[in-house]
Amino acid sequence: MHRWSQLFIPTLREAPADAEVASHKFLVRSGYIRQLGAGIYSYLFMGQRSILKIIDVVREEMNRIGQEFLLPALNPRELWEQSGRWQVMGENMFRLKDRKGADLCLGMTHEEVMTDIARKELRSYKQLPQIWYQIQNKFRDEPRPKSGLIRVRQFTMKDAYSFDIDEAGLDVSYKKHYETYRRIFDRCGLKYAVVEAHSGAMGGSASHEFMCMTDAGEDIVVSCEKCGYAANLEKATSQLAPARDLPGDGAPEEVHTPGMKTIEEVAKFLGVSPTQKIKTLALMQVEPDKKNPGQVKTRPVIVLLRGDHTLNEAKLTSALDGKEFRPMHEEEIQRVFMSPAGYLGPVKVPALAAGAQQLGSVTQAIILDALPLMLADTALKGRKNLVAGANKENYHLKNVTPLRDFHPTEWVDLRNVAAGEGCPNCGGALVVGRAMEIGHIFKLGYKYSKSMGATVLDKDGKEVMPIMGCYGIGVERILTAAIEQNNDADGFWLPPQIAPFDVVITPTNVKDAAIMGAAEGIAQKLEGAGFSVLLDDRDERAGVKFKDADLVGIPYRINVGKKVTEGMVEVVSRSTRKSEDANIPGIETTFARMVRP
RNA sequence: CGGGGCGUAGCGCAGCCUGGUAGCGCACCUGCCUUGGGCGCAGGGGGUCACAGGUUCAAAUCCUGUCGCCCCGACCA
Repeated sequence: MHRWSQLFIPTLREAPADAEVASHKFLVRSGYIRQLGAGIYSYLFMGQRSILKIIDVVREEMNRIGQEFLLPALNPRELWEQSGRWQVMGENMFRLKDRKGADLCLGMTHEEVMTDIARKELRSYKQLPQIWYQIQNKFRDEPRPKSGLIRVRQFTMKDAYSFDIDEAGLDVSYKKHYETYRRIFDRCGLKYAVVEAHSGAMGGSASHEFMCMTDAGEDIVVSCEKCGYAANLEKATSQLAPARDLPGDGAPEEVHTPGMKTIEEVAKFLGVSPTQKIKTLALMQVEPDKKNPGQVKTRPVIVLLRGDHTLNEAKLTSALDGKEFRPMHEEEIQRVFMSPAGYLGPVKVPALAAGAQQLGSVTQAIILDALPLMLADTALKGRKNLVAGANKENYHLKNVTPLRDFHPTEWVDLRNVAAGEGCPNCGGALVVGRAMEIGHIFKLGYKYSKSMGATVLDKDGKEVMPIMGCYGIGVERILTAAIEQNNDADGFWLPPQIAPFDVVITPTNVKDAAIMGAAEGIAQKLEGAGFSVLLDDRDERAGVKFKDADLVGIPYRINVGKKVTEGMVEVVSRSTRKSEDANIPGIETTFARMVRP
């Protein structure tokens, strides 16, 4: 049993001015954490207790499928050179030198060290599969730490790595993690969605993100409540209600649209819907020039979307094979379109033809390489008689029909899915909401086995590379997500599994021997029944203690007050705020029944 | 990195324009009082005004620079 009067739980009436999100405010106010620097936090008694409870859950579930290691945070440069990530990680990696001048870094993740162990130790397929995990501090020099514990530079991660002999084996290891993660997050009482994520640069491999639905999150998730479909906005697709085309078979025809630049203005002026318009975006692809180091190579990219749609930049980046882009400058637009911005359209614009890149000589390839790319969103496919810019000041074109009047280099899905559109699986209305990533599982394939040279002998005595997976959980994010999902004006409540205490016992007057005696007795009995108990034995007014109890995340409170003379106390649930009287004799069984029905 | 904001007591803030004494609420300490929702009264402690340089008889206040922190955009558990 813990006595509040002897603990350090520095609660605050007011939140620090720079805290924005609920979890940050309450973590500080409840005395869970204190800030040391940007994205660097100390966990005090209550915070650490909760983190340890979360780790207990994670460890218990992980131990069912894997083996716990603990790897050093301090890593030598050479290891990271071998995987190529000494360069790739760039500014995000904390780097330091030892006294001899050798380069070291603080681990951001541990594929390198795990693979190093694997390559030194694993010899035979008979040793596979292996699942190795650890719960350890990670260091990332984030460009912008924010929102309390949500985005920090040092944090606790459960990271796991699997080694299998073949893809079928990896599938099994991956599935084990998927299920384990579900159990962990369920036990932590979180509302979350599992979404398919970017398969990333490694190609072909599966990846799922576990996303907690909360406005404090930094990602946007599209989900269907009907069938359970969920996807990151960067990947989400939808069924669109069919758009009506304008009638007729006419050729493109200029119309005077004086001073009208926006989709809305033009649509209104011409009496058409934005869905009958083409939105033309002029972007410039930018990549490092291989021939002239330090220089950049640019290439215009024309993006066509339906008038009411918006561009998803991540989708475009994927369509450009990961290359970056920026809006075109005014003079670049002038050069490519021979038109002022605001009147751009796809007709008679030079662009690389579909499939043109594959054929032709080297000289042709160089010429083709400079032509603008024209990427059209699939929502425009099969449409006709659209309205688009005429590439001429104050004019638009009517009757623009794709594949007759212009020929995109490629049709791609580029648009943002919007709320209310049809679920791609079942047609149900899609919901768009913010979410925070709490876990990520990933089929790595052979990336590290290959770059770092890990091999084992297979059944036939042939040297083969083990296939890997990696799996991460942000421990602090479980805490922040739980707070974001469970708070009100007075504080927050955590599920008992991850709360620092199961119950706080609040004697209303510590100087009243009957009350205090009863409180002590109840605390003992509950401890005996396996609950973790915080006895608020401080000589404070009841109001102060109630306020603190409401603040600090403990799911249940037992008020011990005047009713002790009748042998009664009140059991209050923090989440529902419902209070129930209970007899003191047998309180441990009554409480157990209320808490674990 | 680009853009914006803020650094005065543990927390929340005022003072700064118009230079001269550092102030308020909460928290903290002592005493009394009170004891079911941050109670009341009285007394008290605590500040190199982020740092450095400059202007001035005199700088929290004006000028310059540096650092730190927060927020908005490109990355991630």
